[in-house]
Amino acid sequence: MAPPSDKANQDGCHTCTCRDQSSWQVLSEDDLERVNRARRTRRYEPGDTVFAQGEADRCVYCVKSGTIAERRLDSDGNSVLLGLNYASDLVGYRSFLSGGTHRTSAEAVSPATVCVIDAAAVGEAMERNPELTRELLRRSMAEVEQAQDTIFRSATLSNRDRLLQLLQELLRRHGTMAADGSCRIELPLSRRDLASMIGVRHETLSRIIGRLETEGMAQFSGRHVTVPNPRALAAAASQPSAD
Amino acid sequence: MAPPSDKANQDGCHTCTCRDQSSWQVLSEDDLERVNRARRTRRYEPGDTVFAQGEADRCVYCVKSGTIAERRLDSDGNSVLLGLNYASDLVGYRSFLSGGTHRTSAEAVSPATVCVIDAAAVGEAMERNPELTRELLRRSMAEVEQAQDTIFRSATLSNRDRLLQLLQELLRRHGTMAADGSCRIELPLSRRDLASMIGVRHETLSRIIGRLETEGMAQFSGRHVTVPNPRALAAAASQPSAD
DNA sequence: CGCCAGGTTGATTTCGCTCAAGCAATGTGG
DNA sequence: CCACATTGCTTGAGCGAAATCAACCTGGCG
Repeated sequence: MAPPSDKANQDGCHTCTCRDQSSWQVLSEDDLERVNRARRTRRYEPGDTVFAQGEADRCVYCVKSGTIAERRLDSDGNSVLLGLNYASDLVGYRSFLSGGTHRTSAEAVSPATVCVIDAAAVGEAMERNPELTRELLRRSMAEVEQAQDTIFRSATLSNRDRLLQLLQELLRRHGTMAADGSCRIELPLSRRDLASMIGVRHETLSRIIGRLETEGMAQFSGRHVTVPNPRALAAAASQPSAD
Repeated sequence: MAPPSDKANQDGCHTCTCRDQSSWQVLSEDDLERVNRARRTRRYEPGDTVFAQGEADRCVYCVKSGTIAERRLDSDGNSVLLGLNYASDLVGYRSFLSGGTHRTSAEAVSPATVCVIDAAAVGEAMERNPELTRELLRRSMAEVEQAQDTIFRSATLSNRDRLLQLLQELLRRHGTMAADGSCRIELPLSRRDLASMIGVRHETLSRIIGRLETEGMAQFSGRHVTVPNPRALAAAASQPSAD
């Protein structure tokens, strides 16, 4: 399983493991090669910063593997984790296109490989191939929808239900199904970050977790979580703003 | 002041009052004319629906004047006002580009004129002029940033401070400065919608308003608000997530 | 071994939600 | 034109939930 991935690491975009899901799939071989040459692959360990809020770099970050968190800070020391990015996601492209500084910081929350791409090359690829711009637009709109979902949920759901929603999402991305139908996750996040994602203090999160455990919804042990009945969790968590 | 505007109303995009701010400014005369022909101008009264959540129309809506609110509903009857759109803003373009249904509904909250543009024509304009796609991308990214701001504030600020932030924003868009330095607004929104924007029950909003009145921060009378000292409000509201 | 960061737990207070009543403005039918 | 319902808003009382402050674990790590 490892060998082909390692080879892909060497060969760049053309043989990238996430070529078919990445934004670059819309490019011609020729344009892909130009992007490929403007690219360098970097390895990040958990906690490493990919870029920092307030910085103004001229790069776009394409996640090849691992999990990258986007965080916003303020001058009072508040920190909110706005979302997670996975393989084939593009990070930090906003500041490049708007010309400003990064309004969030990005950091690895698992071992990750990320391709750092020179923004100028991406700009040229967009000029050369308008479909790439459309692709970025699609991604950006998807981000709007996701953010609006979050806003809607934070206005309508209880803290407990928001945690269930978040758990379900983490389950989807990080969970592994066991033979007996239960599900296990290794959370990529600290309690504090989890708490910030649902907008509560970390003490409150502890108590909500305690409640879920006595309810039998999930068992927490450090960052390891087991959900005995994922269906029940999904049912309890689902208010997807239908109608 | 009125005559030129009325004339503009007749003449379409070329002489539109918001031509220089709209997304169409990037188009050539020729392309602008194509969009213009695919356009019809509609008048909305407060409460009128521009498009409804769940609908799948093939149109893009360009606000010429007035205020258009974007709302999300769920099956439990919850309603959240996600944001307001003003002259030169584009609404409803997400579903056209993603091909799906509207995930929000849009309604006028003031008398408004909106141009309803055939999506196919916009699609063609994008093919013909890639700069238009970039422009939509810029707008979409701005929406992401705004949504992330909202998420961050709802996770870090008190309900009172979120109301102050909202008031300040409404002041900016709808306020008129008086000679003595005070500021008056005619709110375009009901209490319920205001409450949903900051994520509290409407009863709670009433009480927060009461507190602000006793503090002398603002005086509320129905939808009419006067802020004696806008500077003080701005100072109290400002935690713009710097650094 | 002691320190420290991250996490849990407890006690207390504050705050927001719920349910319920009251009120003003608006609209409707007799 | 008035009785009456309706809608949107305010106010109150009680309760439950979350924030706050603080103590105390626990597992690394120097």
